[in-house]
Amino acid sequence: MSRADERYNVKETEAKWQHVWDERRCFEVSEDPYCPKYYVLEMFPYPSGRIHMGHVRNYTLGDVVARYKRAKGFNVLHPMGWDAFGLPAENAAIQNKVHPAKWTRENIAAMREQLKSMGLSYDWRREVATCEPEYYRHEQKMFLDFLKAGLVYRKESWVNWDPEENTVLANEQVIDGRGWRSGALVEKRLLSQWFLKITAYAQDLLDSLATLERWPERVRLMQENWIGRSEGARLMFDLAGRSDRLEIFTTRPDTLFGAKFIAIAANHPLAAELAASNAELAEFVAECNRMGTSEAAIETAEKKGLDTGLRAVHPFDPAWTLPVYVANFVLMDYGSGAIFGCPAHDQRDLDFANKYGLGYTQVVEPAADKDGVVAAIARGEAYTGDGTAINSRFLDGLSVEAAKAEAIRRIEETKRGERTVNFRLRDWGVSRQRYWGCPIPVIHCESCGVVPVPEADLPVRLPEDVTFDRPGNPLDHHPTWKLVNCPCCGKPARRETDTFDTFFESSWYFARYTSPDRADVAFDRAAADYWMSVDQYIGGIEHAVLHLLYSRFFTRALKDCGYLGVKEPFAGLLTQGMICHETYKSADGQWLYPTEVAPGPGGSLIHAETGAPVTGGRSEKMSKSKKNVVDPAGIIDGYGADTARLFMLSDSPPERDLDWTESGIDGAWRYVNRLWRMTILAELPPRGAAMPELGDEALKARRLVHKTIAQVGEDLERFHFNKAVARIREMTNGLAEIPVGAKGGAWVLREGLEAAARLIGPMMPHLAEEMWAELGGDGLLVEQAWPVAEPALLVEDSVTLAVQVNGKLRATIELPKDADSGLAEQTALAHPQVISAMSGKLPRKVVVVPNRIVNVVV
RNA sequence: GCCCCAGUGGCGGAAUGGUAGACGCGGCAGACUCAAAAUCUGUUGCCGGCAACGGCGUGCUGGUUCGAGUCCGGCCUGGGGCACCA
Repeated sequence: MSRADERYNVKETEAKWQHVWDERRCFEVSEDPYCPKYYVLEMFPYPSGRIHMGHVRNYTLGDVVARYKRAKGFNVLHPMGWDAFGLPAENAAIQNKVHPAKWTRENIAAMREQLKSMGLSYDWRREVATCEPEYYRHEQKMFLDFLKAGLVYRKESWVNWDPEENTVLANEQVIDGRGWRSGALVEKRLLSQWFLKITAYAQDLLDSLATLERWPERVRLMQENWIGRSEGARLMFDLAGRSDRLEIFTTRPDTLFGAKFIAIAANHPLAAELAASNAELAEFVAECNRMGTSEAAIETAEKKGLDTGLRAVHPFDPAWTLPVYVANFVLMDYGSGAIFGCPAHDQRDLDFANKYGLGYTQVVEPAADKDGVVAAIARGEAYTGDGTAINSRFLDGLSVEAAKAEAIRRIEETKRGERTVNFRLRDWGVSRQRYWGCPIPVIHCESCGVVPVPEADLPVRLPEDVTFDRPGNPLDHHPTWKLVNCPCCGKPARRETDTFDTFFESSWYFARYTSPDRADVAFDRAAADYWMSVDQYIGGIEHAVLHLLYSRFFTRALKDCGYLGVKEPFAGLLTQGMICHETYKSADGQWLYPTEVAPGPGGSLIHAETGAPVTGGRSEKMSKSKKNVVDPAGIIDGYGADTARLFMLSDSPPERDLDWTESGIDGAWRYVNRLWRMTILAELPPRGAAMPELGDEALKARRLVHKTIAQVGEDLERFHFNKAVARIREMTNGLAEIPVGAKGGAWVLREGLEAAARLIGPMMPHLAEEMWAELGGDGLLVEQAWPVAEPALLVEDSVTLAVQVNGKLRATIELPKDADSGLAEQTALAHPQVISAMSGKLPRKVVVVPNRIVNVVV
């Protein structure tokens, strides 16, 4: 068999190199003070049992960065682990009668094997699983430290309650106001829960966003909006006929004279008090409580209110009173849970006033189009812009800004309130009424109250002998687990049966990786100081706010408790897009898997087995519910990891959604084989031979090689992986075009193929290693330094300029690089096509951008 | 409802305010083959033209500029997040 007929044996080759890397411990690292460190981290997966394409993309991106940085001489930390607590394990327990621990551990084992088949450069010694006591014991300690530091408190808060299952539901388990399993109407219930004081860091979390220069702008913006700092005033309204006052928060104290009503949240204490003696109000409050706890549910619901009959006294006029409404759009969690409504200058207030006939008074007049504002308000559009105060007594004539200041001055002067800063950000409720999470290490004692578990008694382990045969929290049902003696007084007491929100585990795992074997501490301070912060964090955009904000808060809290020296966990962030695939439906409207669909006659689609017609729908995010999923295991098995990795990198930039297509994976597969064939079929001079004299063709190819080396490096630095792939393809196309027998051609081909192997190394590591060995390279490619381009080969001596007439391209001209503007103008004006395009007119102006363009304006 | 993002050939996408469509996929034509697959070569934004060439083109709409895919205003469509999915 000639070499031309040999086939690239993916399976054997990939297994071979994975084994070699493993055996030689290529990716095991430790702290090295003499080597610059680089910590690259991908968001760890939830162990669902099988990897999906999103994982393949995420981990490929991270691996390219890790391998590239390693070649650039960095000491690279690249770990992997499991975000192993969470609801799906409990759902599996209920559905399939498997214990969550068993289910999770088996899933981890299966997924670890799948990840290993991808050839990722992890230091597997550092693997962590958050469901193991060796991991979660440390966050119990953190919680106790936070408690001491005053960052933890307990308060009542609302949850979604399924009255049939007697359980708390996650927002995603509430569908159209009903429990997903029971179908029962969901209620809101108050539960006493633990909170972390993230708001204590609100200002710093906001201010520090500016230092996160290597974060996407949009993520910083989203966090800024989430934190939602607003300046305004807190002010007290007297209530007619009552001795207490009502506190409201407003950002528009300048519009106080346009106030028409007061609205309080349905779960405001005042509402509860009034409802006790008002059946209609009680019914309305109950209706609001059926609405679900998510902001989206509240905001999209029809705006409704009910007059309580109570009147509030205007702070600037004791004779002026306003009706007090309970309204479903006022949030108890924001400000003080009460607002004043100014219909003319707030859209929601106007909608509400129109609905209940409360009228409006315009108090801000814009500089222009005064009548337009009146007309707009009359047809239901509030005016929220800038202007001058009118109908506002002592504020009249002041700008919005000045009126705000003056109103606040008067409020403070009369001791009715004060200037204040309010944040939309709320404290983080960490209690979950679930089994499969980290136990909250406190004990409830009838005499001593809430008592922290003594540190010597940590970890508080989850009991394994639990049952899921009845609704509610298995921890609570456990016959003995919660029965303990109070550490203070020794009398019988009860363990906390709530567990932590799983965002707790993912808020510090990145630090645990720096010293995962330390049993006594969460992490070694010196190791954390060496490795932290994460230099490059990579994961889905869906985590832009919550996970990333919680981690930023947690890192600050850990720093203040002496665990760490940094306050930002992630110096760089790359957010990847989702993987999409075309959807398919059968004639009777059932979703079909891509594997069930085959091409039919005339470009149509048919069912692969029955031949029945199939309709193709638009490409959407891969999801089990729509069955438009492709299993990475099958792809890696059939085409190999390198092909899958190449496809993940080549078609779309990482931030954008990626369409999975059969033809795309085929294209990647062809390129893998093309590179391999080029390598084994090339007739090359020995490695290290001196460069012979090069003919024009060889020199041209060599310039291309060095230009590509330079560009691919830049592309990888900027995470433009798709462009890097395109450049490498251009280079190998160029190498293939070197004519047989070209002077010095074989030498350049060797240089080019060696460069190709190094450049694809981070992306297709197995193929690259195989090419490197075939080319007779020294040692392993993985140990080679990144190639460096020769600067002399990067400079061009002539450039092509575009010539436009009135902005339209009419010709191109070739000039020496950096030719002066006069020459460029002369050459351009002399060009026959330019002359004809000017049709005899004289140039009025000529714009010359050196080395770029000449634009003749006539 | 609120916040954020995206929209460019048949498709995925390139393009410091300066030659729109790099690279790939798909299509078409050809070479090799008994044939097919694989591979290789050429071609390929749309419209008109034998051609040279001309016109039109970056979701829609208005603006800034010598020049706009890129900047600004208004819209449309799709996507992410909205605090108990992870």
